[in-house]
Amino acid sequence: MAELVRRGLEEHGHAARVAHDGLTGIELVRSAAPDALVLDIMLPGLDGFDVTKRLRRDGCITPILMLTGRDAVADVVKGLNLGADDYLTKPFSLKVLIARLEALVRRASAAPSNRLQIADLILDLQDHEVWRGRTRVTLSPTEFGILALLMRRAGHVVTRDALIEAVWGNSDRQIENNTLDVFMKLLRGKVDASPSRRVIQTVRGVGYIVREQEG
Amino acid sequence: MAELVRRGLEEHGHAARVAHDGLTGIELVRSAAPDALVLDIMLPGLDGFDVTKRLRRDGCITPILMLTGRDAVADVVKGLNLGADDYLTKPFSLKVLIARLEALVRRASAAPSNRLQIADLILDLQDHEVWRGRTRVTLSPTEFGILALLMRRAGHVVTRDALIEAVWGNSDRQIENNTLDVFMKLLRGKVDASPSRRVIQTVRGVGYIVREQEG
DNA sequence: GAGACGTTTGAAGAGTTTATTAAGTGCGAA
DNA sequence: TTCGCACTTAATAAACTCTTCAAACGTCTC
Repeated sequence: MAELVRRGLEEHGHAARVAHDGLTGIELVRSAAPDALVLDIMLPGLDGFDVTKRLRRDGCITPILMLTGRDAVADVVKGLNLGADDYLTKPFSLKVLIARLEALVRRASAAPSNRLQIADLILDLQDHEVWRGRTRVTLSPTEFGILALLMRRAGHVVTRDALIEAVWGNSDRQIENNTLDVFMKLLRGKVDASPSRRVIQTVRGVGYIVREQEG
Repeated sequence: MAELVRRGLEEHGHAARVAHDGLTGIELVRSAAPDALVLDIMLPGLDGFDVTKRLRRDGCITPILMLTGRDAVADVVKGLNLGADDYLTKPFSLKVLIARLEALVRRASAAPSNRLQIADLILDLQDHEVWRGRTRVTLSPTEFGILALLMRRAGHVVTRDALIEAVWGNSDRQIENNTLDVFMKLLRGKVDASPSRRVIQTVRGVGYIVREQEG
């Protein structure tokens, strides 16, 4: 079945890769960064729901088209709720599958959004939207600016001066004292609330850094 | 370039007409009533943005595919915000262009009267009609224009500037201050009256966004 | 352990942006 | 002309954001 789909896609000029269980699938998505994902619900190990859940939780936004058994309305609803984008019930025509996939990709690319992602923290520069996992976080303009800068330089320390310069630079405001500190606190409260998977770290005497927590 | 596209389309069995500047383009759209429109941003006289703006403001709902220079993310967003339906960055393959165009046309004709829907809010671009659930909502032209733009970009923030530019044209009048705010209030009063399932949301410091309420 | 230094914290007031209300303008239909 | 509608403007209210202060906390050095 997977083979069939793969061949069909390639005949239509799309590159396709196949994984035969959930975990390998997730790894493949991460390594190959495909434009879209066809996901059967019935899989050994992690099933299609689990895969969707994990990918979405980790901030993956690749469009997902689910394949479900016939008449499995409940499955469809569950899948879509977990973050899948479309579904097809078996048996399906290859033509329809491809059309749907192309529509998904088109839809995704027609909405260009400039995203930064660290761990499960996602920042959308276009829409000024921030997600931590699957929950949306509301930031004020300044908070957003700070986080955007930190995430742009993810993995590197951003000095306090650089932050202040970037966020308050153009305005002729006078000497900022601990205003930045206060904003860092606000930011952390909203973005890094849970003690686990903390992403914003202090580098004493220098500045701040955003990075995935190490084990 | 235009010649190339025209020839490509005709080889694929589509009729195509070419205009070499904005004004002629608008007239051609009006007289020829095409199924879709390929619009380069760089044009003498009125540019692609202006053309999109005018057509949309005059109620034209012909699908528009924009051609932008590469890396012009800002342009793409602006174009989509003004009412374009899809875009392609140069250079592009003719095959892709045609596929996208056909998809646009298919989508447009699939919805017999061109309508946008978010939750139970339905906006009919053709008939200038708006429904909230089973009750019809009457909007003034300006209110309709604002809502149409917001719904076309559902799920994405539309900046105040984009709204003002799209609705009131490119600043032939100075200083639109809180007029937009007033219209947002009117719109909300008519469209988002019930506190539940509110659809128009404020993004402070940026603009407004239409989206389904999340749990 | 005491002190210095830099960071974190909580709270409060000033400052901005957005929402709301109300009044005024201009146009077209009755 | 008079009315009603669509739009604009102005002024005020409400909501939210930013800044500041002051004190607590940690960490490092002596």
